[in-house]
Amino acid sequence: MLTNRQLQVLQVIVDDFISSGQPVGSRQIAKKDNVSFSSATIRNEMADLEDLGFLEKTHTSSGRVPSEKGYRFYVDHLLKPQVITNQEIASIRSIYADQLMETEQMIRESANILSDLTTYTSVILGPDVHMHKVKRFQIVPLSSTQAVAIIVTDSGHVENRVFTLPEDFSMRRIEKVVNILNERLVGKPLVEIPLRMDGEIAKLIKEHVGAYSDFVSSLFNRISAQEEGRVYYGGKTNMLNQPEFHDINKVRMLLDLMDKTPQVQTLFQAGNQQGVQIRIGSENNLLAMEDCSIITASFDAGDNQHGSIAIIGPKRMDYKRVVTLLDFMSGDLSRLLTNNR
Amino acid sequence: MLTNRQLQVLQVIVDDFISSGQPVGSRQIAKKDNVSFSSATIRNEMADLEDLGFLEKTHTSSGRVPSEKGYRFYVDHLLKPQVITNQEIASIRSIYADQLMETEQMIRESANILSDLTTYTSVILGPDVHMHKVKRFQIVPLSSTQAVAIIVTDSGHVENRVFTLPEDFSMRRIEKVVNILNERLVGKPLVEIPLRMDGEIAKLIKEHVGAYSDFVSSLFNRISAQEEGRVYYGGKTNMLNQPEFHDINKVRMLLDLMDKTPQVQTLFQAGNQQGVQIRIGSENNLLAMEDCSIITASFDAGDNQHGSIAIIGPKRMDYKRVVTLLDFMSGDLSRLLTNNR
DNA sequence: GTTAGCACTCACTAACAACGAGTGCTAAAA
DNA sequence: TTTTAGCACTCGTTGTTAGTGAGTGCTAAC
Repeated sequence: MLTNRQLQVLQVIVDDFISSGQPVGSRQIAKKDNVSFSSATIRNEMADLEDLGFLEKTHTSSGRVPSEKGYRFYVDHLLKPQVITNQEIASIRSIYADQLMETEQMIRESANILSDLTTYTSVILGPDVHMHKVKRFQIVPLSSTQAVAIIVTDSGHVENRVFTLPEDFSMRRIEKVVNILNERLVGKPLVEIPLRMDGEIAKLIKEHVGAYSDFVSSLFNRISAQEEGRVYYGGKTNMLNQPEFHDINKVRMLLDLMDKTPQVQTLFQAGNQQGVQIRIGSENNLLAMEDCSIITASFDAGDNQHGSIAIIGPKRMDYKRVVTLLDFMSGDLSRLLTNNR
Repeated sequence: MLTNRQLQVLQVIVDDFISSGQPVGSRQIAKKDNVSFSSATIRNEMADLEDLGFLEKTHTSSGRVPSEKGYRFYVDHLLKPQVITNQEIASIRSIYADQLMETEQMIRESANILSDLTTYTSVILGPDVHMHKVKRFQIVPLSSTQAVAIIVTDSGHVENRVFTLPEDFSMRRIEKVVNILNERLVGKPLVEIPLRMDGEIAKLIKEHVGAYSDFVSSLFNRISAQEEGRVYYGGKTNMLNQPEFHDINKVRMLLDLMDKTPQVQTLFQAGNQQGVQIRIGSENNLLAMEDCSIITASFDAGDNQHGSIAIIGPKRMDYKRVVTLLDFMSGDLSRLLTNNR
């Protein structure tokens, strides 16, 4: 167990390093008002903290830098949430001023505000479309060979795919299929569609319009498979301000990562849990994120659906501030999205 | 007018600089097989070319670098198109192998291939949706207060917006509006919708369902205004490989630019014209593009619609190669998209 | 008109010293 | 026993200097 003094020293070092980005030395700490021991004492404590794995040195005679374990301890035990300022509240709430704004646009705007407020990169994972329920299904023929299939969900989300019609598909048959599908699928969540298509509905379609069930079901698989939760970014290039990202290769990996939706989604795994989650450096199990931390919070979008909101920043990001902001904002978003329904 | 020898010297310098990225000196040129004069002669020619504004020096005793004017002259008069290799043709054509691929996915894939082939960043501007014609219009109610409006175009593109219903809008009235709109709008290009909405249709709706025309027309404005041609990128981070982009600020400006669709579209202004267009550095009139060149070509997507395909690279990009590839690829795309209709 | 020769420029590199922020350790003070 | 002052040592950073080499412009000879 750490002594009180060790806790204090660790806290001061992490805080100091977060705000300065420079390794912090014993003299610097000793000069602080709330520290009453000499630099030599602190040097001893620092050596102990280093032995315990909480601190690191960049070279033999430099100041200390928190290790990942150090950050982890800091966020788990030493993090005192910051108070949010009125000004910050104002700029967050300004998003919701325009009542007519669509949900999607509002989420986009939230991402921007969040990245402006933090100077880091923000990510918002829209509510998982899989749980949305089918409101209407429709096929619109474009020509004698092509048509577009459309699914409208209860959330107002519209999915569509262009497909090539089988040669002998007549208008009447299309209508019949559409009717069957609407009868059977309206009210069901998107995720269940492929399942249902393979069972009862395949039979029904076979009975009424012939053996085209294969074709229809493959169409549906394509529709529901592709649609993952949408990802929105704010301040994608903010990380270029951080001195730790002057390395072009790191920047490149990170930027490339952001265009790969599935990989980004794995970063949110633990985001399902309640409250704010913090993942530090290698805890993300992703090479590109080795020097980054991600802080996530989930919000409620009604109907048992939830999205996630996150900040990606350097490991030495301002955890206090970001945690507070995310907590506040996810609460606001939840309230807004559940009331709207 | 430039002498033959000056032309040759300029050509060699530009070619050399493009491939090496280093300022090129008189001795280097003299050593080339196809150059038969001494370095001193070349020095004199270079001094003249510099006076004429085609070359620049980075400092008093360094080799020469092409100026923007030099590049311009090079692409206008000295550019001999390269032959395209079978291997390149093969990788381009591999995109079209999968007949079932949707147009959008194919365009996305084209952008990727193009950036891989060139190691620069590729941009594809999808066909302008404004010219697509309305195929079907529809309103799907979601709840007592909200509904989603859907427009399907003849190309299979689907536009949709969620909107809040006026309080006294009944299902019957909605159907009536939908009918009127379908009667009057099917077959008309999207771009004409706002115009028509203000004229005849406003009257019709007023006659049949009361004074809701304002509401409907504002809805339509929102639909057709927002939808610009879609922009697809390939190799967004490729530019980080170029030594001229080790400057974080340039990278940042460029990456930020890429997320601003309207600004990117201005880069394609001249792309309407036939054939391949080259814009060098400040010719783009855009700070972020000061050190970049963009080469564009347009392709035909049938029905008098066209898209653009472009490569963004450093000013010293391999113009020969890129011009050839773009020319070839735009032709291929045109053939493919016009046949498909 | 062309070219050899030469003095000059200037970025780049290596070597070196001086500096300073930091450490670990020891011994004295509390 | 704990804390602290003192000191030797480490190592990154900065500045200086000199040497190198790729390049130029100019002049005079070919």
